[in-house]
Amino acid sequence: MINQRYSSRKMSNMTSESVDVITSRDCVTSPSVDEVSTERNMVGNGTLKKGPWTSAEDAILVDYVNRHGEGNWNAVQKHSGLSRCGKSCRLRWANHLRPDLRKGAFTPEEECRIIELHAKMGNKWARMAVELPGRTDNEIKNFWNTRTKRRQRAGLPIYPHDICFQTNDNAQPQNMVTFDTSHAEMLPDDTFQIPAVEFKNLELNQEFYVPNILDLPGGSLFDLPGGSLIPDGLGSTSCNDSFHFPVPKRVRRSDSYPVFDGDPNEYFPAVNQSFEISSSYDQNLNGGDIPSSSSCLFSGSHAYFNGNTSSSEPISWPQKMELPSLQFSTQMGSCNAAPSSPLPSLESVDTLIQQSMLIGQTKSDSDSGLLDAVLLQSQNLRMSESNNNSNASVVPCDIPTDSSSQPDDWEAYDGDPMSPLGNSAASVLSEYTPHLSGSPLDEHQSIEAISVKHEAEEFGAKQSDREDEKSNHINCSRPDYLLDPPSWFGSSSNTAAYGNKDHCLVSDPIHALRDDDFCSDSDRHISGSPPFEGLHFESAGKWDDISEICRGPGNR
DNA sequence: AATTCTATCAACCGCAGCGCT
DNA sequence: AAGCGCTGCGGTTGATAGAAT
Repeated sequence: MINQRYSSRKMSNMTSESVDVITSRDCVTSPSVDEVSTERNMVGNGTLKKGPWTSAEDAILVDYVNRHGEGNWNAVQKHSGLSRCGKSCRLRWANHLRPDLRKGAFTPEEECRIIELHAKMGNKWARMAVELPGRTDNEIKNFWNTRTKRRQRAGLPIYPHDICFQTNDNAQPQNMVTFDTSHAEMLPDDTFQIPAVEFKNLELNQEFYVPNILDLPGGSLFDLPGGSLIPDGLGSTSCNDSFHFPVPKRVRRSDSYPVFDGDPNEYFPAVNQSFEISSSYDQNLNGGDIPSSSSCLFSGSHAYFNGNTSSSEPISWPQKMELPSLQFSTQMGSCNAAPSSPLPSLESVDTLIQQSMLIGQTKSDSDSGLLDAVLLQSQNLRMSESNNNSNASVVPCDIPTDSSSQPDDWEAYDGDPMSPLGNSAASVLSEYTPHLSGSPLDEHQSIEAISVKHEAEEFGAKQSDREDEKSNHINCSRPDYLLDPPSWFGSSSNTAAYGNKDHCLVSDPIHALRDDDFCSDSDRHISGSPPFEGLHFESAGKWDDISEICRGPGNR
């Protein structure tokens, strides 16, 4: 059915192009729609055309590329007579005229693959396109955005629970990225946990995404001192003492990652000086005991610290220390986000998350409303989680057993906002603005859409049971409070709610993501975990509403 | 039948990285 | 080292078709 829709759309495009051809200057004497459009789309001095391409233009471009090959796109305009800028030519060729393009709707396998890749890479469309031969980054991006919007409307999480977390016990997955403990002295505290995650059922063909070293997403790989971050799947687990950091924002195929050999304090002194990397990436590669250390297994061959979904910023520590311009009031009721959107940009939130994930912030640093938003999200999740924890199927990761951790340390960020496979949860956060009361699901015909509909129906049935949870929301107008570990964890006794002495639950947002929306119902609920029940805000999904919920009756 | 809503697609824009001079 | 141009990437927007009301 999606194929039908797609085909229909393609037909419309063809029709449009046909009209373009028919009404082109060569064919008609009177001004055509195309001509009018062309005139309107002339840029600046009138030499460059914008807007939809005509078949004639396509033919010119194809002919040019066939003669001269790809590249040197600016020369196309110069030599072929096309009134198109080089960028436009490149885009047209890459997205529509390339002979190796695979036309048609995404297959279920491809859809699953995209979900998997997104969980691993974030919004690295180009990287994802490499993994999906014949597909363009634009296609993938459009698919994902549509999917995201659809699920947002349905009040469902982005990722299926198939993307789940795994205990970092002895059964370390082959493609887990690990940190060794040989340089623990460089990271004195043990407060940063990153959940071990892996796909369990997403490998449609039993393939793990085991990228080569160049296949790591830019800005996402964070190699820690002394620890080899070369995925096991690459056959190297040696601790080479190299410090890979940061990776370039955009990695071209021929790029290699810079290697930093030396003291990380030299590399990002501001971080250590100002924020205290209170993270210990102590990693027992073999799953042994790690007293008072967090064990960090990174998923999917990648160690994502920012695993950015939308931020295109490279991990530049000094830059990341700065809060994004987008800010919320402490009430979260107002924000200075893009005026067109009631939500903060994902990038901005991502930036915050990256900062938050990477930096042990002091309370004084916590006044950002953005941070509040993220923390609130996690807090809400935790609250809801605690209400359901008796049945919660959790996949623990090692956490520090020392309950006397510094109050500002990374325990406060147990609510890891990262996506299942490292992708920042900012986009996830944006997902949870459900409009449960309205907007019937669209009859999008993809398996994905069907799944969404099914889930939404199930989800809707649960809503009435959750109204009382509203009162549990903390006062989000107090950023400091949000960062206060006791409140963040609820209380020390809440450890039981989230994990036992030796383990903690994976971060709630991530846990939340285990709610399945995967492409195949047969794959669903494999982990036995209950559907996520805490993440969705009961009221309409706007920030003001969230703020309202947060204030709650007892928190004003 | 008209209007509104939603999904989809195509294209543009700004930014950043890279190589060359 | 700096400037410049080219290229690629990711975010965003506008147009359109189909579905829903």
